[in-house]
Amino acid sequence: MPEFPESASASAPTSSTELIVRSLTKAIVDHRLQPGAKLVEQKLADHYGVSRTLVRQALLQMSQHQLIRLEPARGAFVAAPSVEEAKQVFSVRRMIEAEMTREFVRGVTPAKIRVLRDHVEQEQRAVNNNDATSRTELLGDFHVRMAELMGNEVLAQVLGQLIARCSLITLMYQSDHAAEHSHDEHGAIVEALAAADEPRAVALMQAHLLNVEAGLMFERNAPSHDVLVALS
Amino acid sequence: MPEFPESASASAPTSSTELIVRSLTKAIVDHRLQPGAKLVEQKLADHYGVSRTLVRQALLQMSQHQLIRLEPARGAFVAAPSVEEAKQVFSVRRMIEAEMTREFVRGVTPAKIRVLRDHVEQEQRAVNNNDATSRTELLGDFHVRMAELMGNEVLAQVLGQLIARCSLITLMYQSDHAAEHSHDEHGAIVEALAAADEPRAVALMQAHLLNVEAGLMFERNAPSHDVLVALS
DNA sequence: GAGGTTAAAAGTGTATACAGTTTTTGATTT
DNA sequence: AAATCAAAAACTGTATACACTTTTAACCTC
Repeated sequence: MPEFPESASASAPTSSTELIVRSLTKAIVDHRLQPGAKLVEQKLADHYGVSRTLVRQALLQMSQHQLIRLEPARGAFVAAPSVEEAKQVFSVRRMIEAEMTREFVRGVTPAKIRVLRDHVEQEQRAVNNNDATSRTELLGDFHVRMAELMGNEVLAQVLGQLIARCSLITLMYQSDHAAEHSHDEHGAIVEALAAADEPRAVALMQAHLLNVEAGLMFERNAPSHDVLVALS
Repeated sequence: MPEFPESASASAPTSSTELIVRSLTKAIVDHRLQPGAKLVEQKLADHYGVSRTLVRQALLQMSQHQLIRLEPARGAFVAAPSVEEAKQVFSVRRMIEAEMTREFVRGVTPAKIRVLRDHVEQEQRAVNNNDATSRTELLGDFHVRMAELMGNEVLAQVLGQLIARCSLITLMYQSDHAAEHSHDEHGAIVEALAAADEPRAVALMQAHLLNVEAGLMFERNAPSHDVLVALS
């Protein structure tokens, strides 16, 4: 029997394909599946107790999110973003999030600040517990949360996709130390937002994203173990 | 026999599914397929001379691009973006393109300006010929072209997706007059870029996007004719 | 033993089959 | 004639079948 260990921060996990996408995405972001690992359709199908049809749908979707690479007639592989690609993703994030921060300040309310403070507290717990998995997830979600609070679903969606790519990049390249640093910076950003200090908030956000990017050690570590173990 | 009337500004149209996606996307963006029209899998399969499998793959992809809506057990329908969604898409575009313009100025070269001037000239021709289809396509491509010239593929890809959604919105809501206006503004932006006048370029770009959004007449016109005729 | 050749095995790509759902149609009732 | 209901048709969702490609393994040659 398949298990679906999703925490599902977002909407209803309705369709079967959707569940597979989430399960695999989580496995990749938690780096239980190493970049470069091959995903064999039949094995996944057996594991989830469905036919290859649904697995293929899931893989197709994930390839569009750039979480896996689909090589014609050769199969699906967990994506291994290049350093160049990583830099481009961060560059786009900086563009979006600088402006996003500006607009956030314009529409800031105490309720929104409360949500962000809560979130940063959650991060704190994950950092204390040394829980790398939910830490990475929460660090990414902070930015999506901001987008959601602005009431712009399209923004949240676009940013969410970029951040999923970043998760993969981060987990490939980021040190533990850098993660803690990220959390501190989130706190500082929230305080600037609370003070409605636009220039400061924007500057902190830009610095934060540059720091995250700079904190990545651009070298790879290779091992690639059995796919089925990683999903169990 | 299927026809594939793509101009394919982008990369190689390799796979069969890809061809279907492009053909359908073009049909939607050219509004030969009205928003809300139902897309029946078997009919499309017959038209393209393939099985439903490939059509389903294509539809799945397009639903991720928000060009069609997939209703469970009911089928695929050409998307009909709401006014609210349209505004959000434009809001995100403004965020991205304001910063993009700033960075473009920083890395501007005569060669890049030449490419943009050429592009604007092409637009001119489409406007003169009253060719609504390629006009809309070119007006969108201007922005993607800028992203490409910056050498950031991720940016070009993200923006390209947003603009595809805008095309649908534009074609639903935009008047002919507004399109001409757009073209003029592109010209002005290029000149500001050529002069490396950052504040002016950014201001023009922001004004341009606001104008496009403001120029949309937010009311619908309904007719929905036969799907197969639209693709032939 | 290294390199190359070929047959088997494993895997992907596409078509087809079939079950379940929605839509349409036509008869029946009021 | 409008509303209601049932059966038929049309359509989607998932599984399976099969052709073709890639990978693996065994065998032969030098």
